[in-house]
Amino acid sequence: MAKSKKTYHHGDLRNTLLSAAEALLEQKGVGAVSLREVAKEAGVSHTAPYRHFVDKHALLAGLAEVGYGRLADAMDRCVDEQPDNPAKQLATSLQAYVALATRHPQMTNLMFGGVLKGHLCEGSLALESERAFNGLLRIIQNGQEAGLYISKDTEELAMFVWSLAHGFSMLISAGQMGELGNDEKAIQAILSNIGEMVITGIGV
Amino acid sequence: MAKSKKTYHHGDLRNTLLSAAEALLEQKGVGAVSLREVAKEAGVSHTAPYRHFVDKHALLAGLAEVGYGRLADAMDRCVDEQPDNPAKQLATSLQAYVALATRHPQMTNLMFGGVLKGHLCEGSLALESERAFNGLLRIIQNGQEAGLYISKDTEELAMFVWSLAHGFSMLISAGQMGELGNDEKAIQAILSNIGEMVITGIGV
DNA sequence: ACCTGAACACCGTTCAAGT
DNA sequence: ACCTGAACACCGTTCAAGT
Repeated sequence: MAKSKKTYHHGDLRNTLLSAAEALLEQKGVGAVSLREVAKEAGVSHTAPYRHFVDKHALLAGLAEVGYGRLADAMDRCVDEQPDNPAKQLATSLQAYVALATRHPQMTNLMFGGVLKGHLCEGSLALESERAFNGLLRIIQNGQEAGLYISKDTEELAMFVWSLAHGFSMLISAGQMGELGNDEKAIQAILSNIGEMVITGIGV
Repeated sequence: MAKSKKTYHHGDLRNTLLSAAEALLEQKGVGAVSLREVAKEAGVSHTAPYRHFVDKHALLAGLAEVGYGRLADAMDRCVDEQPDNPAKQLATSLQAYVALATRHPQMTNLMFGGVLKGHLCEGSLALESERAFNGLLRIIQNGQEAGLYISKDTEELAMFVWSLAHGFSMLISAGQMGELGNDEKAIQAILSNIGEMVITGIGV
């Protein structure tokens, strides 16, 4: 019953493929993730992946699922580390969201770039994606219960905050902000101001 | 000097290619836009496009440029139609941004999905992209001059609003909001609430 | 100048065949 | 059950050649 590493049957091919795919993704972007290259990297024939993923999109969806899992975990950590400070939970969750996006632009692009479209609302990918949103939802809820935020529909507040974090992250990771994209210090500064504006608004 | 339509030299091939590419984009997404298919649709050999675009990315960049132009025009229109009402300018620009994104999700995906990355900060694409941002910047500035918004750095306010509009649009057009993506009425309602929160914030 | 056709190295996917 | 190799229809890109 020992896990032999060199049997004809690979045994852990699925995870090996996902790791190889992530390496390719990080280094060269979604466009460079080809089933054939991933298989080669995993030391296996180019048709072997079809035993674990119905097609290329399924591989990418599996990869995105890992990314969503990390995002969800990051959200949960913001709650766990400051269980009695909802304001801090919100601030750190914004930072965490943007940090993941700027540090892993290729993964972010895969998760939100529209490559998956159809696969987003089905299966385990949808579950992880929802878990990430629920993390943020809980943070908003905590703040509302502490009397920090207006008592409008919690989901709408969450969508407001999520849109903001998401838009900012995407614009940076897509290179839309120009030179700013590489200056992590500047990003932190702007993000902190944005964090204020979320609470106070831009009205006078 | 009359524009003969059936010469050996096509004459307006560049625009014909762009139109064909946009049709393909709208119908089947970025993934389906292949140089060969576009050429076939334009009734020309599969290497002819190389006379007008150095490679496939250049074609996509040209297409995105059209999209950014429309976004910029939409922003300008918001100012022109309500020259003395900055609050209305902001509200309508948000609506325009989201409307373009929900009605042309494939084009939006091309513009912001990260396919272009490197090409974003170079040439005429950068110009059109900047023109769109400047439109929003002017709207914020108008509001500040009318004493409607806090007098912080205008660019930071614009980035705040842009991130919000962008994030909301992207989440919807990427199918991240679940069933909500197809319900234009519901989107309008949420957007109007978001428009309020931009001004007042979510703080109590 | 502008367009073509053959050629090359890559894809994703299918399928009969091997262990 | 799991993996392979040949085969097919597609790519993007290059290049000598045609008008």
